Amino acid sequence: MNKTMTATKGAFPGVRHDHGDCVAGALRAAEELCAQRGARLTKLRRRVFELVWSSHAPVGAYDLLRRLARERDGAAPPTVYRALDFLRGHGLIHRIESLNAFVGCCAPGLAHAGQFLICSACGTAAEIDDPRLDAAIEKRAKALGFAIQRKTIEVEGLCPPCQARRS
Amino acid sequence: MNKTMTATKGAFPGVRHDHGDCVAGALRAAEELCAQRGARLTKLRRRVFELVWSSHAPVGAYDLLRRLARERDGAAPPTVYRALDFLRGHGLIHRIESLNAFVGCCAPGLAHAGQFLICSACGTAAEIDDPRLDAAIEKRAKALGFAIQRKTIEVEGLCPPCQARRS
DNA sequence: TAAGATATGTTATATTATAACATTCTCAAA
DNA sequence: TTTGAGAATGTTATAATATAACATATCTTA
Ligand SMILES: [Zn+2]
Ligand SMILES: [Zn+2]
Ligand SMILES: [Zn+2]
Ligand SMILES: [Zn+2]
Repeated sequence: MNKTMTATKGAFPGVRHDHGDCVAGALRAAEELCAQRGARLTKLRRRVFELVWSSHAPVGAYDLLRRLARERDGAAPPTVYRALDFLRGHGLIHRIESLNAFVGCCAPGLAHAGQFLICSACGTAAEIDDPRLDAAIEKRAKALGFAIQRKTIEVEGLCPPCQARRS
Repeated sequence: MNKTMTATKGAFPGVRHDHGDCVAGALRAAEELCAQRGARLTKLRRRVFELVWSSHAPVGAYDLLRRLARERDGAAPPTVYRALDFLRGHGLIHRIESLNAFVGCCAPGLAHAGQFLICSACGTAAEIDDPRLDAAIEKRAKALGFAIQRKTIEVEGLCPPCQARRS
């Protein structure tokens, strides 16, 4: 475990964690994964990935676009959506359906259905992978003869720091 | 239990179920609920509710609008969105985040966080309310000190009839 | 190097949702 | 029964999110 705790699956990243480590780690993992698969993590895609990882709060496509447009002219919606599609296709980021926004995956490469706890105050999303939760879904689906293709689990609420801040 | 089985929470409505019964039951329940609460289920709201209930597949706001506009002129986006907001506020319908669409609630009045199995082939959504699933989420949230406000559980896949149809 | 495949640029448009203000309707108090 | 306040709806405009379609550039590999 790192001295300066970086974001881990199943926990809220500490307020003062070293986010540079998060980004660096995510980039390393993404590069490795793409190399293994012969997928091209181009400059543009890498940059979009970095922008998505700029915090642990999901980011909207047009936010990404605005930031991208500052550094690269001719950036238009397809520019960012295509990069997002690539990243999503390789499981490097997740889409948060209830927010129309995107967030970096904390465990790329591992098969998992993103499960998220999302703070409605600070926006931070914690990716979890609760086997009980998953098992409950699988079991119920099986009982009804339903063949699962994709799971969307998004729980909105208040993270511990934000609860403290309100009381 | 009805002779002609109507849609029940926790199951896929049969292909040949009497959907008129579903709609009639839903309308009765909505009327009762609104009466209890002193909420006004106006003509417009009731009509939007009926249109949402026109099938068990979630319907987009603009689909509703197109249909509404046939019968009522001057129907514009706010017309339908306001009705949807009202219905949602009273728990009479749910929004399916992963589809940007709306579906009737099978158990209005009862506290529950809509959990859905949604068929990617025919569109049918089955509302379930699995206590284990709910418990798993609550437990994990508690362990992380997360205060839940809203849960979004949407599982996409193939319903039994659609699986049969493909094989 | 040339050809094909992949990625990006560019323009236009589709889809979903809300803001802001005007008008009409409802219901109860005067 | 009036009338006035609040609620609901009408109306116009625009914001926010996403994709289609085609042109150009870049990469890969034979
Ligand atoms: Zn971090
Ligand atoms: Zn927070
Ligand atoms: Zn039905
Ligand atoms: Zn189906």
